[in-house]
Amino acid sequence: MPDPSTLRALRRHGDDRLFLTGRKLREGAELMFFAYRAFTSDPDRILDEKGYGRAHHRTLHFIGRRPGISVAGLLDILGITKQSLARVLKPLVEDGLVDSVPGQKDRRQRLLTLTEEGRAFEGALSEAQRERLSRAFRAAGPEAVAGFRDVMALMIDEDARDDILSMVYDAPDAAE
Amino acid sequence: MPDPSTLRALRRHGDDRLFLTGRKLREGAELMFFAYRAFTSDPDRILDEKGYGRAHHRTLHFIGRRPGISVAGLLDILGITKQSLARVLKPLVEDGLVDSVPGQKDRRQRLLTLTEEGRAFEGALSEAQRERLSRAFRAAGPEAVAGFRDVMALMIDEDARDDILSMVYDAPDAAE
DNA sequence: AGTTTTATGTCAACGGTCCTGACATAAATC
DNA sequence: GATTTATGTCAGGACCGTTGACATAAAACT
Repeated sequence: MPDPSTLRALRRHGDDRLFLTGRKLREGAELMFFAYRAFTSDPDRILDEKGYGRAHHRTLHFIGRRPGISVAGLLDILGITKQSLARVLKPLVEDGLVDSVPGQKDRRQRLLTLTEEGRAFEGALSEAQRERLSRAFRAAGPEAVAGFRDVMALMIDEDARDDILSMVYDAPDAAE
Repeated sequence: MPDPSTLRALRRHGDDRLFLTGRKLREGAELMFFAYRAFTSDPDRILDEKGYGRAHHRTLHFIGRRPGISVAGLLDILGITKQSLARVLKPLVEDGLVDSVPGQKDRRQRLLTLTEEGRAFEGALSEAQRERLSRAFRAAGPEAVAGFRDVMALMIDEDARDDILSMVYDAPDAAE
């Protein structure tokens, strides 16, 4: 533990150990804002051309991640109402990007998968985002990425964290 | 450099050195989504009660950060059209949260500052967010926070990065 | 002095994304 | 047979962004 005079010196020089000041927190909040805006800007452009929005991207993404997911499962992940999802999902099915088939065990369910075309479009959307993330990760280095991952995970509500993280990390991982 | 068999072992065990795989990038993208959703959830609740939205929060935040900022300056930071800003800014001025005074040098400009009430409200909004950030930072530790900061900064478009970062880091910092 | 540019405000119309409330259907379950 | 569950859909509304067009006042230019 640094003694008081060391602390004062650190404060003057902005040492890493002082990372919980109001100032650092404000900087963190602003970085969240600007980074997220940049992060969503690439796919937004592609989506615009096709007349879709961010919600379509998220829907395609999580169906791609969990092929055969039910509508209820998707609602859980997205955290929206079924009416909101319907307006997004219906065009995707009609446009042939998503397949919706009744479940075999429970025929009330509609199990969702991407069509070939859906996979291709989702791939194009994610491509831009992965590009950006990849550039940032490469430039920052592995340790920074580990830190990024930790902070992001800890930002999630503690109640929901385990569920979300197990979903994020324990994936079918078909693309590798 | 690890030899091929070590690489295989690392892949199996998810070592830090492999941080640019498609899988890690997908995980990063999903963390961005879930963390940002959590990040905005707290102020959203407070704003709802007052009949405001996220846009009002951002507006109050950046006026608070740059007292005396012009409308054009604010538009630059927010990246929206003046019509969009007007719909947000007008109620804030009418409700007495923001002061709008003509510039002395250039009387066409409207220079914006938070009123006492505006500062209080903005403080309450940021409080929840700072709380969340603070918890995450404390639990993650200083090195993780440094990594988080690096990755977030590198996510921003290279053209805009310097401008944005100088705005984020070089602040009046009145609150300390 | 007169023209042009700049900073701002405002009206109208529209699109995307979310919401709540209400109702309908089919299938599973009790 | 009654109830619960999974899903779909209609109606209406809120917020937040857009574009286009026009207006005003002040600054800057020729």
